[in-house]
Amino acid sequence: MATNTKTDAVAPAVPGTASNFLRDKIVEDLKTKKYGDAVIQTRFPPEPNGYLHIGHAKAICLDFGLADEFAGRTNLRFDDTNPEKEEQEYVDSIMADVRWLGFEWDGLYYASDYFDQLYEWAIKLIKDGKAYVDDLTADEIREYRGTLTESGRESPYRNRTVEENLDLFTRMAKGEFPDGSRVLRAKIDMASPNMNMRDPVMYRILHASHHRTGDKWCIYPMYDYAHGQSDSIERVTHSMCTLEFTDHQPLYRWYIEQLGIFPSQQIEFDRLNLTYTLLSKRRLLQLVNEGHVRGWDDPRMPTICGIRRRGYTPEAIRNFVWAVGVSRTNGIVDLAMLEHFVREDLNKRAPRAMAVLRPLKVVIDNYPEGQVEELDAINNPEDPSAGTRKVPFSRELYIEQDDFREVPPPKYFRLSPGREVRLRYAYIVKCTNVVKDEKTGEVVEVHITYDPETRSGSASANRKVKSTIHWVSAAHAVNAEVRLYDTLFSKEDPSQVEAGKDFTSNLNPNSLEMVSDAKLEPSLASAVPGSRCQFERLGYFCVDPDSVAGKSVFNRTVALKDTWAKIVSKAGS
RNA sequence: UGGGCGGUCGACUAAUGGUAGGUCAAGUGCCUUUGGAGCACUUUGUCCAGGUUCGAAUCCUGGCCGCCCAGCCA
Repeated sequence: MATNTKTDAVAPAVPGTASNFLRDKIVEDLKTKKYGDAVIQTRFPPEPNGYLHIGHAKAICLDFGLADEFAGRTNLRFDDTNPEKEEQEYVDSIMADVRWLGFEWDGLYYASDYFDQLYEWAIKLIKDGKAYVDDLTADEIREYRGTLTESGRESPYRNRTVEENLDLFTRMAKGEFPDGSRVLRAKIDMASPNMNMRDPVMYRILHASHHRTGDKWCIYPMYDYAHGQSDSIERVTHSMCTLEFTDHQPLYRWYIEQLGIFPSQQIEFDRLNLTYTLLSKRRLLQLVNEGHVRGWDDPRMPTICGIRRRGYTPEAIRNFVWAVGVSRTNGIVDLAMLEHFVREDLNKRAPRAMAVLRPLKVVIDNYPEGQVEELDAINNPEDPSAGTRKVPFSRELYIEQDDFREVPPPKYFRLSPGREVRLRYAYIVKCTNVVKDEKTGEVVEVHITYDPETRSGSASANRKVKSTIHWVSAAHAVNAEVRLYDTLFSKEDPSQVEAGKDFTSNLNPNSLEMVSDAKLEPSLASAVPGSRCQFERLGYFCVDPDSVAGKSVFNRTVALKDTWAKIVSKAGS
């Protein structure tokens, strides 16, 4: 099948043209030559302690997309200042995900590349009397910090001499002191209403091996002490981050000003939130660890790898991000918006095929036994260049159980006794009678007759019928497993929980439905993992890597819009 | 309740003192050999109260509501 799908091609990012405040800011800075003739420089700064998710995709599109738009540059910089949580595995997956999304970085850096420079700058701040070694314990520091409404108190170690601070700090770096025994703090203002300015910790002692610097260091810089300077070293002009860092901006600037280095500027934007979705590393990790999902790349996960396995395309994600836009308000985007953009993309390029998820046997009583016709089917009505294929048709078929009702409800146009429908790409057929299970009364076989004059494409095929249904020839059908997904959570905002419960109580028990014996048209037999197609009338599907020779596994990426389902739910309500 | 940041259709987002527009969702109709796709049309909005102004979503004042901050996490 989908070997002709233009999958995962690295297409250029096409940012939306709608105005947004980040673009406006860049335009203004360019106009006023805030950075002279320097090009726009951005960076995407993930911490390598987890997998990227759709929220990061927004940041990636903004960081790379906006720089691209202004012929600027974007670095990928791993914010690896905490050796206890960071691993190479995450570094590799992050690089793969960024590339899959369609972006390529100009420079690849690590905050740890700057540990030497950061250390020298710490020495300078000490010499300038702007940093000191504090012997208070973590608990004491917290106590001295004060609260949101009361100012803090100065540490008794705050006024050590430069010489003593220098001695202590260099010995901290040499490993003379145990973890947690001392920290280096910036000397700013313990009475600041901004907690971040109450003598923030710059360095802590951590006798831990770092994924890149090994055992060279036993002191590690804090995020605030590392981030702005890293930006500055890379001459980042627009350092975009999410809203929760707004309060850190004064500190970001303070370090840069005290050091007199390149004045990178931080600009905050709102995080992406999605209905029925949780986007926090901690909770995602919990879902994986507690086995609520099968792993980081479970197709129900909002991780980039999960979404990829689900069958989403990078183009769909990028289009979604630009459509959602960016601002400084905390909102929650309707999942339907994301689904719209996958459908839009896949509709244009996913080849069509016929597949029956819940088979119901159909016998065409007046069709010659043993006869097989190879019918022409269109691969993609939206794309004539996708061509056609042959689909075998014979006396015994499978149709979808849903496509037959012994007693049709109002507005039901599919097959039922005495009614006519068209079999897609084949004939108009009429239901003559049904065979039921003696015990259960369930319809197990449907008998129909066909009108040989109505073969698709023939001159006399124009008779109108109320509906067209899909089918698969029983003798030629390929068996497959199909996994149908619903939202992972059943609450629009999964973080809203009853007292005493946690977010896992909002898990949707029906988020995964396994269909083990779906019947596919034979052209689907050789589908390779990752390839996508539309099962006509059902939705977009992609081949899962769990597939083995002879038994394909398909994931439903997203269902087609379903007008009938709407009619049913309206009638029911 | 100290500080910071916000509040525009159901959702997201434009309008930068001068016609409140777009996308998604919802609805109606057209079309259709996918109840898909497409097309057309429609409904719904400036948090509240004052003020400035010829004119306010936009500026001012005062409220109300929401989010973030007290890691040696990022």
